[in-house]
Amino acid sequence: MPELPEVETVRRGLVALCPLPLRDAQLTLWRRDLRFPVPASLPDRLAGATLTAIERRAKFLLWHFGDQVLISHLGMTGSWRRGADGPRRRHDHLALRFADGPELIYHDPRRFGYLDLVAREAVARHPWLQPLGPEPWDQAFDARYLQARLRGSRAPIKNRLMDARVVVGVGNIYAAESLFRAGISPLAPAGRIGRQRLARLVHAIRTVLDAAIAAGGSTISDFRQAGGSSGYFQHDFRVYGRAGRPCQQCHGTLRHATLSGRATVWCPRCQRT
DNA sequence: AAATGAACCTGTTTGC
DNA sequence: TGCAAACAGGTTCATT
Repeated sequence: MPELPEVETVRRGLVALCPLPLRDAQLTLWRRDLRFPVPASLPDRLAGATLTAIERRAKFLLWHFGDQVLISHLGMTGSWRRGADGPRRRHDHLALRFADGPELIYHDPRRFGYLDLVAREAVARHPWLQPLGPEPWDQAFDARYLQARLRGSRAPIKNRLMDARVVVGVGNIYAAESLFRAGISPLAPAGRIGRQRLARLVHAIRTVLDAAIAAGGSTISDFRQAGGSSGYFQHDFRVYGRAGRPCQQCHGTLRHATLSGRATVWCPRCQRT
């Protein structure tokens, strides 16, 4: 479900839903077998804590509880919703309650999501976060960095872009959309792309992600904002999900291929290797 | 060493 | 219509 704009949309929705700080947390764990086993000690360690902030790093939500941080990833189908709107549903895996505030429910049919609770100073070197590259808006993320990082790589640029060690937050949809806007073929060997074109790519990634966040993310099948409303960036897709249809720029036919098992769409005329 | 493909799961869509 | 296969926004692991 979520790439960076969707996670950021969820974060903003949660912050709007939660008048921080929220005191006296109580976590109920219904299922521990998510993508990775949820630590059984989690409810005990969190009991009574105060939620002071909800941040995002890459596609992770970082829930700050004093000197502890709950790290949560939504996987493909994870979502948070306000509880107290009926009984527990199929695929609800945990609930977060506070003394006076909303009850939050984590729901995840495919169970690709995962959670952990760590000391604040250990967050950055947590095995999930430690290998991550820069955020797309980091100063460190520029054409020079990309060129150095991709030097010698003959892998398709789309694959390298979706590698979180290179840059975080760019998944299958936004990789395709960014490459279209930068005029670069997803098949282009990563190490052969010149500085100028990489600069265009950096700009395109930021522009697309900014626009998607502003639109409240993309709603495909089941993604919803924390408040339950839909994002609408899906109406701005230029290539994703449009294989066989005409390119909006040149009216040629958009092509489809599978790259590392992921559906890939691009315009052979507008996007060059 | 880098890069591809399978695996983790379930629900929904597509195609015969 | 019915059923099975294919496919889905993410990430990790094993195998070339």
